[in-house]
Amino acid sequence: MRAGREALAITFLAPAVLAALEAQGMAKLYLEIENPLVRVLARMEEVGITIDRSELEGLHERLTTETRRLTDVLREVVGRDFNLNSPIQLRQILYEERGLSPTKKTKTGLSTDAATLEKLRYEWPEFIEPLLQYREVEKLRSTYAEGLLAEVAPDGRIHATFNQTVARTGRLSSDQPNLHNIPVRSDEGRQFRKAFITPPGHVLLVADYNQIELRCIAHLAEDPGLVAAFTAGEDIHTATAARIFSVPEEQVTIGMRSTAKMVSYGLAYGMEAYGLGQRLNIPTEDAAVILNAYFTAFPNVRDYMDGTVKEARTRGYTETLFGRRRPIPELSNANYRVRQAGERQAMNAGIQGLAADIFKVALVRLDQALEAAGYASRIILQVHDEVLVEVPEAEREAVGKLTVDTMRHAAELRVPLEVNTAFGRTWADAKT
DNA sequence: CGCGAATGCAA
DNA sequence: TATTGCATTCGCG
Repeated sequence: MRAGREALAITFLAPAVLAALEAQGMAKLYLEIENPLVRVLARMEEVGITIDRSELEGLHERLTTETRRLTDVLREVVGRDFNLNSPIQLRQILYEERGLSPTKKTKTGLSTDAATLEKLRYEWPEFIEPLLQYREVEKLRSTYAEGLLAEVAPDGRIHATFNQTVARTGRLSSDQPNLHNIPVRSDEGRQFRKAFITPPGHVLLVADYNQIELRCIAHLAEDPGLVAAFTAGEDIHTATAARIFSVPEEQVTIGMRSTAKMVSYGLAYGMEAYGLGQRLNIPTEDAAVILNAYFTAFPNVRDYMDGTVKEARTRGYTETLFGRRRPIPELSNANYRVRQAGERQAMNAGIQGLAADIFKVALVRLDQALEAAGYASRIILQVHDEVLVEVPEAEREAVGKLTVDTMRHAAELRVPLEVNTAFGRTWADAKT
């Protein structure tokens, strides 16, 4: 057991503490979820995950060569030496010397982030395009190639720390290293998942909840349209797009589906028309039309959001279905912006928090079920809605079924919980 | 060396 | 003016 774990542990609560929690209706949360989870996390940390060091070293070498090449290209274009990693120096080159006009500001000046550069791309492509490439490659090189190599223990495995009391919504967090943000979206980044492997005779089981946060919204809002779509097992983004744009599902285009997806996810974060417009790169007015269409199609969702904020304002905190409370003092702050941020936090807490609670129940029960059945399979990682299990070949089929079954029934909502699984020798191979 | 800011990776 | 995290880098004090 890692140092600090026992201090952090909330197991063995003093009777007085338990009585206080009971009075607040929170004893169940601690006794059935948080206390047993302490042991699950300790075991995950102890077991760790096997790393193919040479795979990481190969990536490091390739990325180092590429950053050097791009550095040369960029210095050649500008005609002098400068620090590519300094936003201040980049700002000077792009906006003072070249005279470009960015669409976004930071707290201290003009922004040079990727979204901003993307919009300026064709005004100075010979500089901005290699710069965007440099940013991507340098991120992978420094954070993932160098960062992960530095964390490989003498046993050839990475033993991250999983924090139970950091995220304010009830999620777990991971550090040293953070295994919750290993790249997957870009082809280059995804290569890092090839370095996460299993010992001989074992296979990696990856099981993830399908759309769990949206299912939580459907349940909490009791929205007939959303509940019906999930119950029917439809592709939720296509179904949503059909309702937003008032077309039959067969006529939903890729773009419409993509917009619907953006709206659905933005909802859980309290996004407004301005934010949607920014992300879709369309006028705020057009984004407002889309948002209104969404709330017309799924009216209970808006009611749920409004009700959640109102309740949180009265009580000073939000509470998940399982009794997890999050104080939100920002709701009574004198500053309008701070209050608005508090409202978004209130809207998000019940949704992200419920999903986190369900996942924690699944982790505890899966760990107990594996132990009770005498399996050698071990939970080695969780990533918010996904669990990785290291499975001896002989247990493959049985543990796959047990995992799906446990996750599906961790909670009974108004909509079914669906779980996807995949097996592989590496994390990259186990694509669900 | 510590810290805030900027940036970017994930769910 | 979209939530929750963590790591890296720069640049200041």
